Amino acid sequence: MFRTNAFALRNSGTPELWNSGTPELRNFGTSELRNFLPTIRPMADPVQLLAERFRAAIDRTFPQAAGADPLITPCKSPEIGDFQSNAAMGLGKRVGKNPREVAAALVQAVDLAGLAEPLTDKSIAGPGFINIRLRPAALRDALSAMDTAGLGIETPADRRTVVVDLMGVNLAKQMHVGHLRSPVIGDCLARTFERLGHAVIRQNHVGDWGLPIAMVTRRIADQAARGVISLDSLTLDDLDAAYKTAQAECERDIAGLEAVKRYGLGPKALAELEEQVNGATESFTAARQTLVKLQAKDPAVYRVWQRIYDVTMKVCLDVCAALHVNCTAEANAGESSYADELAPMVDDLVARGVAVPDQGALIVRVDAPDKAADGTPMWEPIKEPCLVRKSDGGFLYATTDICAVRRRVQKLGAHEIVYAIDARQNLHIRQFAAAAIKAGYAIHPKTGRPARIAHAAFGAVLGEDGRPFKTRSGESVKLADLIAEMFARAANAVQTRSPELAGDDARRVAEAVGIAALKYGDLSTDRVKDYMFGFDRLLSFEGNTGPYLLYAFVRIRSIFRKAAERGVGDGWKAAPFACDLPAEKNLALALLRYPGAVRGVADTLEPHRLCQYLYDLAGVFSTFFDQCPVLAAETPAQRDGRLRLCDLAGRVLADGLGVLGIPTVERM
RNA sequence: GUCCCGGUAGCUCAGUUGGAUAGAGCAGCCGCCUUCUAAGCGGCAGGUCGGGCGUUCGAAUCGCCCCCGGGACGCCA
Repeated sequence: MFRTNAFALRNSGTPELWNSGTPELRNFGTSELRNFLPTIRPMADPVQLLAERFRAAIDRTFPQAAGADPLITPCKSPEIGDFQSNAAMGLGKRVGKNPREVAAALVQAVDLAGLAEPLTDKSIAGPGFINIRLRPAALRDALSAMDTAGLGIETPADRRTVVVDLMGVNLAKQMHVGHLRSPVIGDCLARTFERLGHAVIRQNHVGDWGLPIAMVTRRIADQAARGVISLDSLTLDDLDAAYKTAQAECERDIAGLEAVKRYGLGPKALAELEEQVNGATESFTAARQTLVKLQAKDPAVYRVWQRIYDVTMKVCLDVCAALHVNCTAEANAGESSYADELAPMVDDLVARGVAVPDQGALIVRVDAPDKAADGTPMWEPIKEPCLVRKSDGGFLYATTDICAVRRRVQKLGAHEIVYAIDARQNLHIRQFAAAAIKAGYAIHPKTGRPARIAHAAFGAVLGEDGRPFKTRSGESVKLADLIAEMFARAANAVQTRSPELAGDDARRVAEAVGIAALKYGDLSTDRVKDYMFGFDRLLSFEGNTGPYLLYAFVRIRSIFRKAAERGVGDGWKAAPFACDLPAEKNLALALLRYPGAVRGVADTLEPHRLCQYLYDLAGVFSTFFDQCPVLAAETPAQRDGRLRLCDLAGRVLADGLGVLGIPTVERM
C-alpha cells in the first residue's frame, strides 16, 4: 500500500496543542521525522493480513459461504496463541457441518506462509477456535511497517468534515464541575477525528441569548446606571449573582397565590403573594423589553450584553487553556449568532409544511419518519413533536439547534455532527435532529445523504458519597477552583516524590500530572455513566490513572537520556525489533493494536477504549521494563532491538495521550 | 403513565459484531530496589455478572417479564 504520510504527519505531531511548555518533548516529537520517507510499505496490521489469508481459504473450501468474516481477534492469553479465528463455529452452522470439521478443513486450506507458524490439528481448540502464532519475522515486519510518523494510522479514503459541539457554557453563569465533561470529552473526540485525518470544526454553542440573558442584561444595566457596579470591573461571580437574582425576580409564584386563595390562608399571606406576583410580572415585562432592544441591537443594551459576553468567555477560554482543551474564540458560535436566521427559517418550515400549527404553537412532527430512497426510515420515530415556535411567537432552543444543524451541514459542509452534551438532553437532541432531517437541512449538499448526527452523551459528575459533586456546605464548586486544587495537589505530590525538580520544571510536571489526572479520570470510564470524582483517587498515581501513563512514558524517556549519557549511538534506529522473549513479544503485539484503538474511538465516540488500550500498553511496557534490561542487555544487538521497541512504545504512548488531550513530560 | 440510561469482586471500573477459566486498580496478605525513575513488577485471596424464563454448540453480551437506582417527557434554555 502506498503511503504518503504527509497528512498524518501534520496531524500527529501538533506539538503546540499538547506539548506546550514541554520543549524537551517537542524535540522528541520532531525526531519522528527521521522515519518520514514516501516508501511503499507492507500493510502493518496482522489482523488484516491473517483475515485475507483466511478469507481466501474460506472462499475456496466453502464457496457457499464465500465472503464470510474470518473473525480474527487477538488471543486473550499469550499461552493460547497470538491471534485466533472464530469463524468455524458460525460457518459450521451455515454449511451444515460440525464446527470442528470446518476448523480442520480451514486449517488444511489456509496458507499462512511467511506470516505465521503452520497450523496443525493441535491449533484447533474447544468448539472450533483456530489459534495462530505469528512468526517473529512477521512480527518484526509489522512493527517496521508501523514505525513511521503516522504510527500505522492511514490517511482516510473518505476525508470527512466533522463538527464537534462542545463546552456548553451559558452567559453569566459560573462554571462548575458540570461544565467539565463536555470540553474534555468533546475535545478528545475532536482530536481523534483530527488524528485520523478528518477535518474538524469545533463549535461552542454558547447559551448567550433569550429571555434569561435579557433578564441579567437588564439587571446589570440597571445596577450600572445606578452606580452599584462598574461594567469595567465586572466579574463572573457578579454576573452569576445577578443571574440568580434576576431569575428569582421574574419567578411568579402563581401556584402559591392560587393555593392561598383556594385554602383561604388569610389576607396577609394573600397580600404578600399578590405583591410578589405583581413585582415579578413587572420584572418579566421589563426583561421582555430588554430582549426586544437586544434583538434590535440597541447600542446601550447591546454594550452591556457584550460586556457580559466577554467576561463569561474570558473565564471559559481560560479554563480551556488551563486544561489543554483546544477550544478557542474561533469556536464561538453562540445562540445569538442564529438569532436573525430563526424567523426566516421557521417561515420556510411552515411554507413547506414541515412545521404545522398545534394549540397555537408551531411544531414539527417526528413520529412518522420519512423514508430514504432505499426504503429505510431516516430517523427513529419519536412520539413527542419538536416545538419550534411558542404561541406567543417566541422561538425555543430547539429552533436554534435546528438552525445550527442547517448552518453546519449546508455552510460548513459537515458530514457528521457530534454533540458532547449531557445525557439528559438525549430526547431533545433526537427531536431537533429528526426535525432537521425532515426539513432537509441535514442533507449534505455534496453527498446528498443525511449527515450523521450523533450524541456523545455523558453522565453526571458525582462526589465520593455517590451524590452530585458539591462542597460540604452544599454549594457547587467553581471549575477554576477545582482545577487550581488539582494542580496544587499534583504539585504537592510531585514535590514529595521528586524533590529534585524545581521552578518551572516542577510547575510543568505538576500541570501535566494534574491535567492527566483530571482528564483521564473523566475519559477512562464509559462516558454515558455517571462518574465519581475524587482528588485522591485520580491523583493516587496507582493503577488505571493518567499519572500512571505519564510515568510509563517518563521511564521510556529516561532510558534514552541514560543511553545518550553512556554514549550509545543511534544505530538502534535501523536495528531489528526485539520480540523474542514473552515480555518483548507482548509489548510488540500491543503496539500493533494502536491504530485500531484510535479508530475504535471514532467509530463509537467512546474515548475510554483508547484509555483502556493505553493502560494495557503501559502495563505490558512496565513488565518489559522490569524483565528486560535495555542498556544492560546481553548483547549490543539485543540492546538495539530493545531500544527500537522502547522508542516505538514511547511514541505510541505520547501520541495516544495527545489524542486524549493530555500533555506529556520528559521526567516526573 | 410513556420513553431513555444504568445495575459485574468490599470499593471504583473494564469486558469488542454472542466465544475458551468474567478481567484491572484500590483496600487486604506475601515476595522483589548496589542494575535504565519501586508513582513499578510478580504472586495469593476475593464473583448466584440485579432476579427469572427463553434463543444457541456457547449468553455479562441477544429476546421477553419482573426488581432496584438515575434521568427525560410541546410553549424555560
